[in-house]
Amino acid sequence: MANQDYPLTGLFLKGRLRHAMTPREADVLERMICGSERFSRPHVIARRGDLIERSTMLVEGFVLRCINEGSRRHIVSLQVPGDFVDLHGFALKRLDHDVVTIGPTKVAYVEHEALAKVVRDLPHLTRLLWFSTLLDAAIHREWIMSMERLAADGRLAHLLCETWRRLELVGLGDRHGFGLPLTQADLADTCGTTAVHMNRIIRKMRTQNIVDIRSGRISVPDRGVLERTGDFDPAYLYGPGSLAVGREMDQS
Amino acid sequence: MANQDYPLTGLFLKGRLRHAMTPREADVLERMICGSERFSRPHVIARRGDLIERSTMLVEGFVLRCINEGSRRHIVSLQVPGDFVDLHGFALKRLDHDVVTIGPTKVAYVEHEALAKVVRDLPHLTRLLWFSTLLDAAIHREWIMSMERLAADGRLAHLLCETWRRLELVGLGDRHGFGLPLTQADLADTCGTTAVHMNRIIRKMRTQNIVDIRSGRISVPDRGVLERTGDFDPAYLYGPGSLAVGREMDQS
DNA sequence: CGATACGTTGATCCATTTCAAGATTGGTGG
DNA sequence: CCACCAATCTTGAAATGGATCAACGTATCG
Repeated sequence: MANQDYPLTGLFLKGRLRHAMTPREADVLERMICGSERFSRPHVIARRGDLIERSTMLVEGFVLRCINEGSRRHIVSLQVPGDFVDLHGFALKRLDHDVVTIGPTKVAYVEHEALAKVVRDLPHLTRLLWFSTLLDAAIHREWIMSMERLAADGRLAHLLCETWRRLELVGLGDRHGFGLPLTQADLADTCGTTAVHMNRIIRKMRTQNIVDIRSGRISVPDRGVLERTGDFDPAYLYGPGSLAVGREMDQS
Repeated sequence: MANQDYPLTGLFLKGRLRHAMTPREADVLERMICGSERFSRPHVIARRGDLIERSTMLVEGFVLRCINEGSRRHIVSLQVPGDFVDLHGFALKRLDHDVVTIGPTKVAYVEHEALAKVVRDLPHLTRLLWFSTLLDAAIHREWIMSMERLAADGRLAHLLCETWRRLELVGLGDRHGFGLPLTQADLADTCGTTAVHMNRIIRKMRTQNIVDIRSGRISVPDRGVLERTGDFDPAYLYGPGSLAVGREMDQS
């Protein structure tokens, strides 16, 4: 999985522009890590409004970005291993949302001071870091699209297709599905529906043989069917062969 | 409005981190412009999948970012003057959406080559540019939230509150409303509903004295009522007094 | 004057919310 | 090991929001 030489940052941009990263840049990135931590229970990495001074690389497991409004929680992003989950906090300084681990996770930290040095001295690596934050923005846009045009079953299918593909891009693929430690209520908060309705949708899709979701495991009998249900086109993930291009970024 | 010294880029980051920009950086930015153009009809600035080599600063008017799916169009972003509307194209190289002007507009162009020089030589300005792309991402997240939790009338109210506030941040405010050259169908594509339903919502809100929308003009009798309808909290816009902080970015 | 885009309206159907309650599961301490 | 608790999942019925189809009014512009 993660390269032996880069046990903590080896998945960063894997499947995207990692090939454009020089060994020296990869070394710099790995050495920037100032510590790592494991969590088995949900843990709040950063809270909305906090002034943050380090960013977090997700090494294993999943992280949610969410905004709590009174009694309701809204999930605006799901991060997978290799994601620099709050790198945007480096430029924003305060986050507009919470960052929370879910399921067993491992994270690594980078001081903003170290990132400032990169921006000062390593323009090409800076552009790669910038790219990774824009990838998140592209995913945000696709979620907006998904909400605008799809009903609840399509949104769920789209979310699952996206997550599966993102896991594959960093080498965590699985032929028949993947693990995802989200409850039905979590999925509802991600798809903008209620837990009750999500439950019915999940059951309907189970009987229709589109996808089977139970105890943190997503099983997909026929990927094409799931992708059609979610009207899924992975171009926006900037993986190989899509919008992310071969060599434009290689020299800087 | 736009500073005399910076007729094309004077609104960039105004109300946000423009105070953190040195006069020299402002000069560099203004001189990076390699041309400007006016449009009175809708004009496609960039198309999804195009390999782009320059980015566009919006000087006057409005720009939509949208994705067309078969016969349906989905608007994922609305840009106001001062926005560097496709700066993310500098790092992404290809866009996942179209960029289209709406109403009478004026835009200015910057070659990516010039941006690459900035990344190489001007780390502080680089961070400001990066920040501006992350501001867009924060707005994306708020749109996701809006779709997840609000019905059509709330979404419309939220969109109008946001746009109004963004215009004010760059000094284009107006006490009783603002101009916005979007048709009811455009608003529907932005709020993820149909033109028919948007029409009914608009009428309902008109009779309820929440907002009056006609011929490209948004009139708001009581701003508090509109903001409550859209459950609007402007913190995510990183304007003065919200998440965007005083001095953190001033030195770099 | 006719073309074309935009706004308005009604009727019907389906998706989704809401409220309320019960079943299942996993984990904890006695 | 069992009893219990809390979280999660499941189900039903009633009310609502929004989509859809179809039609008509109304600018505006060459």
